[in-house]
Amino acid sequence: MNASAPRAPAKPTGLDCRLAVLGSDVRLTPHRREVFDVLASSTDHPTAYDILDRVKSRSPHISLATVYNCLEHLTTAGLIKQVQLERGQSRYCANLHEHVHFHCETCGKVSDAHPAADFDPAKFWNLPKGTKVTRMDIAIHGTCEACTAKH
Amino acid sequence: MNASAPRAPAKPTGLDCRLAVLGSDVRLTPHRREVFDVLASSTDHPTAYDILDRVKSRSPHISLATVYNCLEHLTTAGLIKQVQLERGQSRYCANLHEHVHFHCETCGKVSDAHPAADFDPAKFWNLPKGTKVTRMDIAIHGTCEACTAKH
DNA sequence: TTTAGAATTAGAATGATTCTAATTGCATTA
DNA sequence: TAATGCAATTAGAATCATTCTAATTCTAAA
Ligand SMILES: [Mn+2]
Ligand SMILES: [Mn+2]
Ligand SMILES: [Zn+2]
Ligand SMILES: [Zn+2]
Repeated sequence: MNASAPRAPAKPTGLDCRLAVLGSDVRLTPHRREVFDVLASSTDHPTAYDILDRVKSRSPHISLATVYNCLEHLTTAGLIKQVQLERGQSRYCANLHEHVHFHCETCGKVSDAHPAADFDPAKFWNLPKGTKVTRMDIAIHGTCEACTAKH
Repeated sequence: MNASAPRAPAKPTGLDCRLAVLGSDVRLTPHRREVFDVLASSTDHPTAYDILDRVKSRSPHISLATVYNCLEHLTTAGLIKQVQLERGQSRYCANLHEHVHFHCETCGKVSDAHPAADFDPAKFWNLPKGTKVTRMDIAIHGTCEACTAKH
C-alpha cells in the first residue's frame, strides 16, 4: 500500500476496547459498553426503550437512535441476541447459551429456559433431506409459576 | 328477556355460514370465506398483502382494511394462525395441525414441518415447576433443499 | 496537532398495522 | 314486504417501532 492510498479503516488497538471473546469486531465505545452492560445485567429481555431508560441513569444524554445503533452493532457482532416474541417491539438478550424463551401471557414476563443436556431438537421434525439448519427460535407461551399460584 | 331489552347480537342460522369445525363463532361473510379459501389453498404462508392480491382476482374491490379485518376474525376464531418469523410483515397459515416453520434464509420461502409422532417438546426444557404451557412457536432457520442443491 | 473515518444525535421518513368515521349489507321483527 | 339496527366494509388518517438522513462531535493514527 502506497502513501497516497486511502488509509485502512481505523482499528483500535487496546485490548480493553474489544471483547476478545467471540473474536468480535465491534469497537466498544462507552455507549456500546453501557448498552451491553445493561443487557448483561438484565434477565428480563428489555426492549430498546427499556434499555434507553436504564442507560440514561449513567448517560443522561444518550439518544434512542444510539441505543438502536448500539443494539444493531452488538447483534451483528454476535455479542447479544435480538428476540422477536410477538409483533411490536423487539427484545434483547445477552445470554448466548442455547436456550428458549418462556413468555407468560398473564404478566408478560419473558424468561430463559435451558434445554436438557441430551436435547437434539433437529431430529424431531421431518425436514426434507438436504435441509441445513443454522438456527432455531423457540418460544413457549403460557402461564408462569407466580401467575399460576395466584390462580 | 322482555321486549324492550336490547336485542341479542344477530346470530346467523344457516349451517353453511359457519365452519362447524372448531365450534368457531365467526360469521363467514363472502370476504371472510375468500380470505380463508385463499389461505387454505396456499402452503407458502402469505402476508396480508399477498392475500389481498390473491383475493382481488375474485373480489377486485376488497380493501386492505378488510383483509386485515378478516384475518383478525379468522385468527381469533382459531380458524387460521398468525405466524411471526421476523420483524416486519406477519404471515398467515391455515394448517391447524401441530407443526413448526422452516424458513430458508436464502430464498425466503417458509414451509411447514411436522413433528415425529413421539415428540413431547415440553419435557426437554427445564421450565419451573408450576409453569403452564399453552402454545409453542418454533421457527427453524437455514437453507432449504433446493437452495442447498444450487450451492 | 491534524485529519479521516466512525459515532452520535435530533428529527424526518418508512412500513406495517390499527383506528376512525362514514357507508353499505343483511337478518330479524313488525 | 318494509323498517330497524347491528355488523361488515371501506378509504384514509393515525400510530408505533424502526430505519434513514444529514449535521455535528469524537477518536485514534500519523
Ligand atoms: Mn433469552
Ligand atoms: Mn404453517
Ligand atoms: Zn406471569
Ligand atoms: Zn431456499
